[in-house]
Amino acid sequence: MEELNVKLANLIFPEITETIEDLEKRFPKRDLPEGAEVTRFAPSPTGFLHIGGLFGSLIDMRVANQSNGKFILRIEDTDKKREVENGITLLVKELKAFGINNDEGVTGEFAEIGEYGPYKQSAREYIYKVCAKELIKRGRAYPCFCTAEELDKLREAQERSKQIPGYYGTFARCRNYTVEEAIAKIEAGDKYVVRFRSLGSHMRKVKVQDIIRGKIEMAENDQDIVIIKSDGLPTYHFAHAVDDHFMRTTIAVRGEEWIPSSALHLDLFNTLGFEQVKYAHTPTIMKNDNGSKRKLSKRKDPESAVSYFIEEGYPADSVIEYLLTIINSDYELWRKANKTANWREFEVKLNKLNSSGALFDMVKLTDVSKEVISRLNSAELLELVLAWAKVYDNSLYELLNKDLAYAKQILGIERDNATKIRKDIAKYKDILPNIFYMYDELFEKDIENGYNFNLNNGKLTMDDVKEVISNYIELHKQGLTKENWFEEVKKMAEGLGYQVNMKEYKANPDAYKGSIADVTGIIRVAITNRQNTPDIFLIMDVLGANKAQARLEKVLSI
RNA sequence: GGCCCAUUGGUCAAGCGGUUAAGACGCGGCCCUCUCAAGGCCGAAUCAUGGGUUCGAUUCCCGUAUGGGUCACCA
Repeated sequence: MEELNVKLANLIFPEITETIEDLEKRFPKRDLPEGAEVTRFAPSPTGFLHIGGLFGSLIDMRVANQSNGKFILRIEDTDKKREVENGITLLVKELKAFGINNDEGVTGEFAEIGEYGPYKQSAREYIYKVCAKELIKRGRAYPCFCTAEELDKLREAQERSKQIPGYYGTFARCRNYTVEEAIAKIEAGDKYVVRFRSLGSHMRKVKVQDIIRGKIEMAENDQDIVIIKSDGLPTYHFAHAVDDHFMRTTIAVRGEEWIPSSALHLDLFNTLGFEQVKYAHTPTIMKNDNGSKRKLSKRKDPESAVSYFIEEGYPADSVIEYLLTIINSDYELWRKANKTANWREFEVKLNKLNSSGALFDMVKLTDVSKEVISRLNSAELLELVLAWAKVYDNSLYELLNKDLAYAKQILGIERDNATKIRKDIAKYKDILPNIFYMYDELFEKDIENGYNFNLNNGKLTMDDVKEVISNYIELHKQGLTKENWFEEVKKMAEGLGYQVNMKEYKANPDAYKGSIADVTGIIRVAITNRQNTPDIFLIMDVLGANKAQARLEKVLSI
């Protein structure tokens, strides 16, 4: 180590006394079982969780959990310009809402757990500086005094002359200052950043091993990138190498947009003497925009923020399970074979990930969500709906709260103890339009604009409707049961000239006044003002015989 | 523009040198059925393209096209 380099390092980082060696001792290799993976999700605290972030963190968590490893949440807050107030709180809350729980790292705005912290990069300034200082001592980093304007000019000139843009080789003006010159400039008060001194050449190739994609070959890094910015904080690249080494990460799962810079990261790891982390570059979730694929954007696509799904009322598990179908397509097969299992029991296989970007498919999400909700019993569903409505639909919240036992009964129709469970609800927002008629005040409001009786294309008249209703009222008064209800209604219908066998009716519709479907349809509309509902007997049963009768009689009075 | 990644039905995709090219969503039809939802059955629909390598390519190699990404004191 040249004495002058040491002098320069001490001038730049006088407060730093530790060495990389000291850090190695402070953050020792983890004592984990064979095959255990340490992963990390490392978002910026922009106060918003992107669907891609949820996708990545889900993979992180599963890979760590499955292998009895550790899943870390690290906050990359080195860009003070982008920071948002309460960003971390929001992020942690959203992850939690989706069941993404980290074993280690940040757990709140000012809280964290684990031995490898701090886990907020802004609090790790000291650690980066230890590493940067050592690089300077070794002559592998140097202060750069170029201004933003000078760098802009350089890049423009390079582009004009069709050369590779960037700060490298002969373009790297400041790398050629002697140490004395650099020291003199610093002492004179010149502003500077710290740059890495690369010894690479883009004429040589280097191979990056990727768990999802295999070997990726690219040009070796030769860029003298900035490692410590003028504000003293590290750039992403430097922080990545330092953090993932000292947090003892084993697999860095990150978006494919990082592939081009991984040659640089290799260079950094090698120069710092760190063992290279394994990479898994995940595909980007895309959206079909008028026939062309593009990345989900924060500005244009509300669904790019996971909060959208929460607001819309999709169960968190629906979004997770949908994402799982993209992560490993055999998830659907597994789900079919394990109907009641929790998604956490599914093993995510990194090497089974598809490497091309998937289009986010709302329709598919809807289907997955219907399945997820169909697995819930009325108590579970009610609890989830209430939690959602409390925040996003206060009138629904109050409505359900008027009588929770009743609400539970309503949600239990064709759900609890049912042989065939309804699959018509994909999100909590779908619930109210499906149950409003169970509440008198909403039903009354709905019939203000008239009943929706289906008169079978004019075959029936309102007199026929009333005839059916008045006859049915007599039946209703007898207090029918689930078992004999339909039989009795059929008998009644037959007596009124309706065909109770649908096949025969369809074969010869003109021979009859109408069909049994017309009769039950009339009852259905009288009770719910909807032509399509779940089992009408169950609805009346939950509604109560008296209320049902009142609604039937109401039709007679119009 | 340089570099990198990708390309199997409308969508998600299995496949990993020889298959009638799985499965799911969606779509259409039929069945079941008091409506709807569900369920059951059936169906239409795919290997971007041109060269190689090979007895044989969806699969391996090269080119082309298309899409995406990346080239900051942002991550």
